[in-house]
Amino acid sequence: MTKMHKENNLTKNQQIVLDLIEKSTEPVKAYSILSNVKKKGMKAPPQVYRALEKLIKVGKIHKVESRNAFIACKNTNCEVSNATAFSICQACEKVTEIVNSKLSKYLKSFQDSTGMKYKKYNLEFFGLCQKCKSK
Amino acid sequence: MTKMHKENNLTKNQQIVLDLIEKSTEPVKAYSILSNVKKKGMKAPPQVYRALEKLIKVGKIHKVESRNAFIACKNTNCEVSNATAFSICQACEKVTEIVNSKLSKYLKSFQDSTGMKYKKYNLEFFGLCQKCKSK
DNA sequence: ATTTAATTTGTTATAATATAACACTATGTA
DNA sequence: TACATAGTGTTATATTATAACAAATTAAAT
Repeated sequence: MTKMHKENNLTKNQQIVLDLIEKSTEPVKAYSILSNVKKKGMKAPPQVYRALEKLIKVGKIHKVESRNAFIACKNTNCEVSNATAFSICQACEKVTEIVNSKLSKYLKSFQDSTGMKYKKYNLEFFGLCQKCKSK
Repeated sequence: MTKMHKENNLTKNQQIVLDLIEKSTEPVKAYSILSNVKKKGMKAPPQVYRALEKLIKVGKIHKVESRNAFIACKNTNCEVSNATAFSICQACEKVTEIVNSKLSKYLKSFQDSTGMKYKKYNLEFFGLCQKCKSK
C-alpha cells in the first residue's frame, strides 16, 4: 500500500478509531470500538488497543480511567495528555472534559510534602449533571 | 455461625481482605488478594470483589483507578472515599495517598462552568519519586 | 535506488479484571 | 418468631487488555 496517513501522521487504523471516537457524544469502550470498525477491516483487539495507545500518546484522545472508556480531546491543539480533568455524571454517565486554566495551573504546580514534582495528572469529578439533578 | 464481625461492622471476609491490604506496602490487585486469602477460605473472585466494594464504600480502602489496584486509606478516621488523591511513581509504581487539606479544600469547592456541583473526586498524579529520580 | 531500522499490521491465543445469577446463611430489629 | 437486609459460597461467564510473531510498510540513510 502507498501513503496511508494524513498530515497529522496518523495511520489508517488510527484515523478510523479517532473518527469513531470524535463522532461519539459519549465515552466509547474498546470493544464497542472494535465492533464498530469491523466493517472497516479492523478485526482484532490488538489493532484497536494499538490505535488507542497511539492516540493517547499524541493527545488526540483520553482514557476515562474509572470507566475504561475513551473520549476525544476537546483542546484543538492538545498535543500531550498530561493534564486531564473530567466531569462524570453518576446517573447518566455523561462525561465532559473540564477545560479550566485556573485548575490546570493549580494542579500543574502542585507540590506535595515529599517534594515530588509531577509530570502528569488525571482528575475525575463525580456528581449529577444539571439534567439528572432536576429529575 | 454466631457473631462474625468486630465493632467496626466488618464481616470476616471483609476483615481478611482489609488486613491483607493494610499489611501491604504497595497497592494490591484483586487476584493477588484472592491467591493470598485462599488459605483463609476465600475461594472465588466474587468473594474478594464484594469485600473490596464494601471496604471502599466505608472508606477503609481506595481503588487506584489507573492501576486497577487497591490501597488502604491513610486517614485514620476516613469514613467515605469521596475525595482521594494519589502520587504514583511511573518507574517503581510506588503509590502514596496525598493528604493535603489545601488541595482537598480547593477541589471540594471546585465549580466548573456548567455549575455542576461535585460529590466526589479522584486525582492521580504521576511522576518520579525521589528514589527513582536520583537513579 | 537499495539497504536498513523503526513502526505498524494482521493474526492467534491467552491473560487479567470483573460481574451475573442463584440458592443459602447470618444478622438486626420488630 | 418473623421479617428485612446484607453477606456467603458457588459456578459460570463477561469484559478488558496484552503477548508473541511473522509480514508489510514507511522514513531515512547509505
